[in-house]
Amino acid sequence: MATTKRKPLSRDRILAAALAVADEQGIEALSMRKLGQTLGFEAMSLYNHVASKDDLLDGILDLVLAEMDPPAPDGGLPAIRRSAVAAHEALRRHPWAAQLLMLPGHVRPARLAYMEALLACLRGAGFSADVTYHAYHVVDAHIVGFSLWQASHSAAPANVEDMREWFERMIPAETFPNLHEHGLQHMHDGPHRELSAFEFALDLLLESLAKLRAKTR
Amino acid sequence: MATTKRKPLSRDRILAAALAVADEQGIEALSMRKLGQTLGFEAMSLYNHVASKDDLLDGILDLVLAEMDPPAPDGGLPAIRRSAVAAHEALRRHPWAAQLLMLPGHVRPARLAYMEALLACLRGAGFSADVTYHAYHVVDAHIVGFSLWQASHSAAPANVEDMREWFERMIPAETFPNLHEHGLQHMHDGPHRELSAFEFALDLLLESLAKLRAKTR
DNA sequence: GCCGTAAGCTTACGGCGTAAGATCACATAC
DNA sequence: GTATGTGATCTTACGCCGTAAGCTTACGGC
Repeated sequence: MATTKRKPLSRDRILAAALAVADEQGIEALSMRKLGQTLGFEAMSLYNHVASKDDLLDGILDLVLAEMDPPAPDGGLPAIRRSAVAAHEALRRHPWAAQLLMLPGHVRPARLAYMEALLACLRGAGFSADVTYHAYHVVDAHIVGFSLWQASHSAAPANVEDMREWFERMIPAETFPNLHEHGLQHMHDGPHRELSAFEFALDLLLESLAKLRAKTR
Repeated sequence: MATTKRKPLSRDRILAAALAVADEQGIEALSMRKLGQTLGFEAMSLYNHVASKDDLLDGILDLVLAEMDPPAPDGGLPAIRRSAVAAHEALRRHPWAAQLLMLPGHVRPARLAYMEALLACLRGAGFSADVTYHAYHVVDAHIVGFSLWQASHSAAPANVEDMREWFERMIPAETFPNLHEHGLQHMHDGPHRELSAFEFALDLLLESLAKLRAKTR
């Protein structure tokens, strides 16, 4: 008989496959049984390399966190802006990751390191301990919160024509004039405006923060 | 035999019970079987009053949406601020609701009405169609996104002493000086500062938006 | 050859949402 | 009274899920 030797399992292979499934089919479609199947093994065999499903989720979350660059401590607000945009883009590439990040009990070392770097950068930028406390919430909430919000709004259009039909039926111009217009704006120039919404709001926040810092100096 | 007549089921009774379970034990603890049990009926009996679990989730989401007041069209930025704070407080009272709101396929009429009112209010406040497009994203993303972010951070401290122990072990002052300090700030004056974080960031955004409007006039 | 160990597989348990059909309570018609 | 119809409720079952427990297999060192 043909010795069709499968490449053996390993934590890295499992995590890579899990990340692919999550990216392509969504995090809710990621089950141990299905993951085993895509790898050509039984579900229970995965447990030789992964402690539990939570451990697996931690693993793929770490892969996403590795795509983010914490701000340099002495980079000031520009460094914060750069790193916020990078973090947001990582969370856009893997829309399920923000959800995972907000699950309790999944605080990863890389996440802690990011928080620490952001705080250090704020202090280095000249904010007092007191203002840093608030400014940190502002920036972190914007990065993660906006990504969470956005993930829900990019919910699988499936079919452009279906979406259009749904839109005209659910949001007629007569009853929702402004919302109808807003929807048209979204369709007319595609996702490139949506893309910059994160940075648009981020700049509003950073601008106000910079002003706040100037005042307390 | 004692005729211990149960009060019969009804959609309202089911929704009220479901909302209570979600508030007290979290949305993930809400199952049809458990819900039936708390009401004294079999799980399948609920389906006489509720089309599906999704329908039930829509129902309790509607209850939360009913706690929000859309901004008056002619109220300007102050009305937007008031309504944003009210919406955020509703989402804080029911932390699972923001998650539900972001699930695809759960767009509720009340949600559409809120979006429409927010857009109308922005136009009424003097923003151009173009700026309104972005400003809307800014405000809506802050309301929902911040609530989502916050819901994850208030994750069941369970035991204050355990939390403290976890904190000191995971975030020692030596390796995470700034994050350690930040954690202490959280503990020292409790949740009342956290409470205003939403409004702090909201005011930064609205301030910048007002400036933006002034410029384009 | 023997044996320990790790990797993989099988079976099973208790949970989930819910389809299908049986049963029961009760209002109305005769 | 009895018969009939109609809804509410319950029972059973199916196919998912995560994973505990135990079994089989492959292989390296003696």
